[in-house]
Amino acid sequence: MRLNTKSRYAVMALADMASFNANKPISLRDISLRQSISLQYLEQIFLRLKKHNIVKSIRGINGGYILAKNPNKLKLSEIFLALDEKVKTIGCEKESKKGCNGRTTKCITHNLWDELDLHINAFFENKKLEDLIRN
Amino acid sequence: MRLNTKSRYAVMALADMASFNANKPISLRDISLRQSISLQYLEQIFLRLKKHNIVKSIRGINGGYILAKNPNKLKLSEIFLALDEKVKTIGCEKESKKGCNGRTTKCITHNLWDELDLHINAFFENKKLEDLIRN
DNA sequence: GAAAACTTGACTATTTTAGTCGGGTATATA
DNA sequence: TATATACCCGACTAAAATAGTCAAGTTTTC
Repeated sequence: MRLNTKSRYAVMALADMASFNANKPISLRDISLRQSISLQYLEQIFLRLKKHNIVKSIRGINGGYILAKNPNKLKLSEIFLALDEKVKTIGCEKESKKGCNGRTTKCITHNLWDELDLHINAFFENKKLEDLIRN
Repeated sequence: MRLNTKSRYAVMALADMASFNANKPISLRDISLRQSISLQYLEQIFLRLKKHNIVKSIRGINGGYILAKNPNKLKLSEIFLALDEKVKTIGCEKESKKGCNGRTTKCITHNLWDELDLHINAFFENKKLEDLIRN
């Protein structure tokens, strides 16, 4: 069970931004240097974060990104959703009523994976970005 | 975040065995047919289950596997442990006090992944094999 | 007008996964 | 005691996913 780096880096970058709580845009270049993440990879990640209204961009010189909402309002589940991170139980269509592993009935363990999914989502649903920077 | 098939199939196969509660060995061939899992892949999986004392094997004709303990005693966490399934946050050494992503300090999100790991383990720790077959 | 910074699509090397292959060994039954 | 059935085990491999890089923009401020 592995977490992809896109999600991980997204959370790192946003936590980095939140811990500065600057009132000016933060450039990806700065985040890249501080968090040792490739600039171009960050670009990919922030594109998605922007599409999901997690950050706003300001172009041009002195531009950068700002958080679209207060860190105490931003749930980690929103970040993971933006990066398409979800629990994948290969062969089981999530939440389907039947048809796993190419058969016509639901497999024995089907409900288990649905429950696991809910369990993990609950974890991220209850975590706010702010929780990460208070320590 | 994806679950590997080895773990998934292991749980399916064991649930299959438990739901029969036969008092004779169950051959992998039967499980293979019922659950549509390749026999040779099942062999790999059961080798590990046996090493971790989750099943016992009986060789020869009419042989097969039996559960080493009662399904109401067998925690799913044991199964996942046997197949080496764990939450991998690439770049963060689990439970290390420092040194993520090639730097010398712990990364901002480090504690988060440790917590997630605990959260998921708790889920499997509280589930018994028997819970899957009661429905 | 030049530099900083965001925007976007396409591509690729590496790693991991999900198996298969092929050759064993043990044992119950005919 | 032959043989079929079933477990045992290491090595290999095709396919998929991941983790990025590359290249070529566009926008905006100074």
